[in-house]
Amino acid sequence: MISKTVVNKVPKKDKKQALLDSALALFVDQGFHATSTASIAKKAGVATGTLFHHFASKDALLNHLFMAVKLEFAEDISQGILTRGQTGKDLKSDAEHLWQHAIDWALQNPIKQRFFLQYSMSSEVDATIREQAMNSVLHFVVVLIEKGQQQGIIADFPIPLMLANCHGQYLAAIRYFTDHPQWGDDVSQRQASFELFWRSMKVD
Amino acid sequence: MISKTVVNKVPKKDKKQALLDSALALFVDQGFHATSTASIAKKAGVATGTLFHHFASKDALLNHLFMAVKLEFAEDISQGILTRGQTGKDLKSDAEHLWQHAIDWALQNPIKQRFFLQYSMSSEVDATIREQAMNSVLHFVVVLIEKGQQQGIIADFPIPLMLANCHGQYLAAIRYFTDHPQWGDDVSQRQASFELFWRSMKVD
Amino acid sequence: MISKTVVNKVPKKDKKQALLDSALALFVDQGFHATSTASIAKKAGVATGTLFHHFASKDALLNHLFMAVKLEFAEDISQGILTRGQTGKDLKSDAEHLWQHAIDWALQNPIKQRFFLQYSMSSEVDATIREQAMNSVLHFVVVLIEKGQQQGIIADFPIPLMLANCHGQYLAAIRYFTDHPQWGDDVSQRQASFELFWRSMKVD
Amino acid sequence: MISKTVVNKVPKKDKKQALLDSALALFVDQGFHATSTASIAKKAGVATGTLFHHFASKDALLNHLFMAVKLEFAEDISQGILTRGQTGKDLKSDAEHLWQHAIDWALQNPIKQRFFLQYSMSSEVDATIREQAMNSVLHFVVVLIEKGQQQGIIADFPIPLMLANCHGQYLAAIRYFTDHPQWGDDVSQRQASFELFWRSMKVD
DNA sequence: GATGAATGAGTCTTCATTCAT
DNA sequence: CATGAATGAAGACTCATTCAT
Repeated sequence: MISKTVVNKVPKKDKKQALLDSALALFVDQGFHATSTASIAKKAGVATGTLFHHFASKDALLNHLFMAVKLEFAEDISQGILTRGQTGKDLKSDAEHLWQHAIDWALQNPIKQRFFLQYSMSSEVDATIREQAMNSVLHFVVVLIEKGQQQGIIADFPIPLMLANCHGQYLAAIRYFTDHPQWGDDVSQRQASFELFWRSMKVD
Repeated sequence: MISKTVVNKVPKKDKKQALLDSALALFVDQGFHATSTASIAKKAGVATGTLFHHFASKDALLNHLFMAVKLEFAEDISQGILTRGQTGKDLKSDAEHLWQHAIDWALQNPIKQRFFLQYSMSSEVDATIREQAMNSVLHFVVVLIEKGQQQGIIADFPIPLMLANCHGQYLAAIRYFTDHPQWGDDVSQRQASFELFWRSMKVD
Repeated sequence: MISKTVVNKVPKKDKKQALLDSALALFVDQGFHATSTASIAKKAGVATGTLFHHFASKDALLNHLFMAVKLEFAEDISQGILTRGQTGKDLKSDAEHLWQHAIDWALQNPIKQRFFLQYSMSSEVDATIREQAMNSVLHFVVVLIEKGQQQGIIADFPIPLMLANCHGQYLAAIRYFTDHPQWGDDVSQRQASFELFWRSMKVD
Repeated sequence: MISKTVVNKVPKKDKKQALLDSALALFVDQGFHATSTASIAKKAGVATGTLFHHFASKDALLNHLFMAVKLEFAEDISQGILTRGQTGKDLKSDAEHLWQHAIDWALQNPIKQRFFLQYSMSSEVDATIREQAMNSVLHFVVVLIEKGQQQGIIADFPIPLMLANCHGQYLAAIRYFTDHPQWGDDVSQRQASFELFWRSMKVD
């Protein structure tokens, strides 16, 4: 009786998290529409109704998932920035750290990375959610660009345009490295990918 | 009775084209899965069964459409290249023409442009079709890059990486200009978008 | 091949009618909500999808059914009026014919009668449909009351009130006779039911 | 800790009554099947499980509610009879009092009145409960009719038939007055509704 | 008594596809 | 070639009810 409480105790939030995990895997694997709510529940080891107890709808689940993954990414990146020493001294080196860290994250979280690729521009995710998530993530880049422009290191193009361009180059890079996994560890290729990015931003 | 045949006669291929047109509009507007074959047929003014006379399945229709739009784009771009005078003299000016022409096409074909954005990376289109279409379009760019590298004008990074990067920047640009239509006619912004692209490619 | 056409020929509208028939029986037997669309289709011998090919929704099916039954009733009653000889001479006898005919119809169409009882006031049927149907049926009664009031035979109360009262008495009568089937053929009871009705309407 | 018990103490039966109140409002508003037990609990401010502590099932709740409302009505009517002076002297005046009082009750308790209209004949309420409730209420009427027949004032038709007829007329009247609220205070209409009823019952 | 997370059978409805005409 | 009624498997979502706390 005493131990029963201990033994059967299931960590709270476990089911909700299990649902999110299953959904992530299945959405990436089969796409949103091809994944049934029943299959998500089954993979998570819960009843179909449980999904709808935690999320109002299949769409709500996707939106929630999207936000969660984006935040996780943002947190990881911001940790990386903080743990470095006196940042701001050498902007290019800061930028490179950011870039490589972001790509590392993608390579180390291949499912989440594919999730980004598939849903970052998909209309299946709510436009507002997408924008919100995007801003939270791209904030680092805005800060970096503004600082660089003040220092005369980064070209003086409109920030929104540069931001869009950064995002596009980042998506292209992670797609490239996941399509060709063997090159993800190739220092020269990794270096090249950053160079392409940096050249477009820096002043001549 | 006699005239009826004449009057009602619909030019051949009209129905097939009507189906493609309707499908394009609806797929862009509502997404692939949210668009029923019935609604496509209705918008095209034909019976539901007719769609399956012309296309083996809904998927086949999407693939066909994808290929058709990509080819149309490729053709338009290649026309643009041919109609220019002695190309090859000034590589940067060639590249700029290509870039601006490609963006113009997107701005002048907004539905098709959105179609690109939504389906270029979607798993709903067959991977082989996608790749095939991609190559046909990007071929111009390969040619350009190779020539530039030989001339020592374009940086000597691996071509597949540069290609992926180009594609990413292009998608970012057309998304930017369609999200902010008022800037599509702004020469300085258009110029800036090319500059970003060109800097990343050229040697320092 | 020749006979095939004849043999396999299924009368058009058969499936739609079969669905209506099945729905009538099941709705009366189990109630609207307790009847699944699947069971209706099954009883009608068609696929589940077929129901939705003919009716936009389960609700639409109920509304359609309600209207159809009401019209059938109205038509039967109006036939009864027309086939009688010089009507209008003796108003009381006209009224009695109408009353007994209406009760006969209910006794001879027990399922449809129960359908009336259950759905005439149910909120499951669209309010507009209900009113529309009601008016078409009660029109005879309005005509009768107005004529009677002009002749000084029928009491001069507000017509809508009298109409509501008639309807209430009719529903009570058919419920009474179907709850006690053995009295439906009892002339004195049938006579009594009319007398109750007529006394309330006539002038003293 | 001590005061907590006192402060939070909710008067017993409060929750049960709250559930009945919420159920009444929702059943009338949305119908029985369209009302979820969860919504009843929510409106009552209790947990979903609590409903099932007080009522064995959703059906049991409806039956309980039906009986309670009917009894409340019966009690109110019987109070009205008792508080009048020497009843029985003038039967018609007694009947009119009964009739007007019953209609007043309906007008003053619109939700309960709608509840009657919707569930008095609905198969969702247990047939036995319905009959039981009906008898308890109509008992006054039986007494009245029998007395009237003995006195030769009321027509000598079978009592069950007259009862059913009374009920039908009553339902019609309250529906009429709630559909047209402005006439509920119109003395002549109220008088007319009684006259219709009384004429059908009295001897010529 | 009270709670509310969990259940899973059951519901309506959609839709790509077929085929007799 | 064209039609559109028919199909039936599959899907998202609901909800009365249970039970561990």
